[in-house]
Amino acid sequence: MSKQDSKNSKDRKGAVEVLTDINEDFSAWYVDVVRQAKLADYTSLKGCMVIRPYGFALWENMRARLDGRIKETGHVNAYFPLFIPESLLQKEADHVEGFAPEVAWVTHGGNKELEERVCVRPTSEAVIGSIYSKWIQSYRDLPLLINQWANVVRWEKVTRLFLRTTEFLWQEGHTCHRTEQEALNESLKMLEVYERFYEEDLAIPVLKGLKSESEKFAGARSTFCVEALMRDGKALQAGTTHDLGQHFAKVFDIKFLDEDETEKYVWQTSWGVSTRSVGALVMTHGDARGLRLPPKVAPTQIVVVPILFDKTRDETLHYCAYVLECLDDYRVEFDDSDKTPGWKFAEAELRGVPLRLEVGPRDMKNDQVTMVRRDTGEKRPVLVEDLDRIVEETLEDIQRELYDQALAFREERTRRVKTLDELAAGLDELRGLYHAPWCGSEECEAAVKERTKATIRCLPFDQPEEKGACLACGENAKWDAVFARAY
RNA sequence: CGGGGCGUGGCGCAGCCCGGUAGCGCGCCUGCUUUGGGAGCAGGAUGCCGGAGGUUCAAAUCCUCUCGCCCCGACCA
Repeated sequence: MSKQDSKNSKDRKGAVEVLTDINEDFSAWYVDVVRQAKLADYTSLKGCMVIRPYGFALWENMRARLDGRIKETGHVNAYFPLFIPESLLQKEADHVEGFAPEVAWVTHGGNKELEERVCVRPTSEAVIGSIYSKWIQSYRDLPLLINQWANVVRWEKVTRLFLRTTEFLWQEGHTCHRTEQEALNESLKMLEVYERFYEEDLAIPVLKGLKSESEKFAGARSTFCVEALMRDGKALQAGTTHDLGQHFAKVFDIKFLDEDETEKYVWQTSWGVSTRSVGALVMTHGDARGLRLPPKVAPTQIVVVPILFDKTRDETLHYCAYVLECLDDYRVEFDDSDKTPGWKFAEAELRGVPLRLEVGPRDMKNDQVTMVRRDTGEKRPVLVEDLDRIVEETLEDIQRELYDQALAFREERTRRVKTLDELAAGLDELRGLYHAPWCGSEECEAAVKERTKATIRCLPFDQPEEKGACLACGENAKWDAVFARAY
């Protein structure tokens, strides 16, 4: 069914802009939600979107949470330049090769052609590595734990709002360590930070694991990831951490004099989470009515809608002012625009505001407000004297409920298969995460992709004792791998 | 980058086949009446028909090129 058909088939009366039915066309629904909820908009340049105030407020809340977690684990923020001279980028062959197809190049400064092309960073390993070599001399300079919040550019062929844009915002951590073990620990520690960020702040359950060789970061020794399952059954790489080994250290000459008076290369890590996480939020919690935002990051946690009648208008507004005073601790929006209540309800639901308080004459008479949850739709009266307590409890409950729903959905969509046939049949029937034994060879990985379009999303940290026979070749499996179609 | 679909007031669409004064619904503005799930009536404004070329007396409509969006395949946060 086309986007137009599914939109026209909706018969909500007086609808202004109707969301595409989430079950008919998930992609169209996603674009509708992002645009109608005013998270982002297109610009005239392909792949370059505007993050609108509401979307940016959401990102700011997410960023604040993640930033706090990064700082709690001992990292500090800094800012490195957007531009990288070509010669610097060229130093690391695998790295360049990995990013070459998507690098944007600056060839002119004003009217004058540059002697050396300048790259717009697709990621900052190269610039940062070259600087670190100047900063590090002694083991006493280690570990070096720096994070930056920045924009990066990857010239993608296929772009999608938040999920894959030409320019995107992210944080990238770049650390140097004295030992191999310490660097490995760091990359695992940051993976856990990401896991907690997703699960506790965004209410998105994630699966932690190792990337296969073919999926790992260009230039890394190992890439670890957190993967999330979207409501259409496709997986989304939500964050990655890389154990870089000494690869970049050797290329950029990042050496230190150790306690034993010998010169050694540092062991590095890097890790990032991007604005793609906003897309994950939309596609994990959204429903037929629009967004559902977790209270911890929702720009507006509570919307208060006055129900105004001519005779009681002033009293109601006065009563609302009193109600608002009780909500000082929350991000509250008071919608006293002259839209009708029904309009405001629908709008708040579209924008995913976790709690709505309706305040009208009936409530006023009973010293109460009418509280409506976005996640469950539950509507109930709450006495104003209990409001602060009930709101706090309910917001916590919504945060938990969203997580529980997402987790239940993922569990429903997680299956175990033994053979390629079973995987193909399973994916045809229901998209989701499929555990299967894998021998570890790239040939088998490619064969699976060829046949099913599914890729190895990760090799989960929890591995079974008995792994069985590889789904593709039948040899002894090295891994229990998770396959899925992915964004 | 290949295959398919789509670009027409802010939004959703009709008109295109078969060239001849650009339409509908919603939104927007003004006024009045309204307001507990997307209000009613009356009046009003808003279009380089995605962009550039071409064919023609005449192009939203035909032809060529281009840009963008969506979907399906090859590459990636």
